[in-house]
Amino acid sequence: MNQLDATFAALADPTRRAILARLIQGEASVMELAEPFAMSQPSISKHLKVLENAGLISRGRDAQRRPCRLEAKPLAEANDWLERYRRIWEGNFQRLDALLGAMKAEKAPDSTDQ
Amino acid sequence: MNQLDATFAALADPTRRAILARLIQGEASVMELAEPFAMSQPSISKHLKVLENAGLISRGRDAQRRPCRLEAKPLAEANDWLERYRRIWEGNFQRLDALLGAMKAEKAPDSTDQ
DNA sequence: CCTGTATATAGCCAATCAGGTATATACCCA
DNA sequence: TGGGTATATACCTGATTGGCTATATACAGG
Repeated sequence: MNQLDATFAALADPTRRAILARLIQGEASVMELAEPFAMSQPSISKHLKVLENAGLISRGRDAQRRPCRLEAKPLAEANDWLERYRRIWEGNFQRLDALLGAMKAEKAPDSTDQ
Repeated sequence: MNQLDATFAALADPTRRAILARLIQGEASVMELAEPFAMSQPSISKHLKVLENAGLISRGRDAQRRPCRLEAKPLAEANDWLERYRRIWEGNFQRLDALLGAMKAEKAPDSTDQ
């Protein structure tokens, strides 16, 4: 599994996204992260492991706590990937991309349905 | 499964990301999309269904072909979510963000770039 | 109508996932 | 040393995933 796979897979779960959102505010222990969720502590630990394996968090040591901290760099890579589509979702999709890439314009310039 | 879940889950697979990348160049049939992959046609159809359910592609009808076209709007939503983390991965992380909470990013006044 | 082509569906399988409970480990403090 | 707290690990389960093959459907053209 490459980095992008791991990043997007980690982000596909709302609990994990909420954990990351919480970590914007700074480090937090597992207990603190678990508190908002109706979910067992081991399940949260599992989510944290997914995030850690994806490189989205790192963990420290503070007595028996293992505080989690956000590592946002992989998100930058995901963002870069998405940026390729920006001109399309912003509606500025001109055939520029097609012209610059491998041009296969077999379709009429006006696509009918949708 | 909400929209963001579906979007990120769809993006977590490299075959599906490659399909989306191909569709930047314009519509393509299932056969055309399948061609670069060492994978059966039904498997590609399954991937397309995932993308369609996530709202990332839509399909037309052209005789027996079901051409796929990119629908990038859900990617904008994913991008918005990621943008909340930009200042962190860019190293400008100041506590200010935490205090302001996770606000929906209002576009900066310059908004020039594109 | 028959055939070929494009695509979808059904059913199978192994792997992974997301949750749970029970238990182990690690560390602090009295 | 022993108890309490924080976290991780092991194991179970049902659902989902991603691939396959075989088959069904939809359509075009002779």
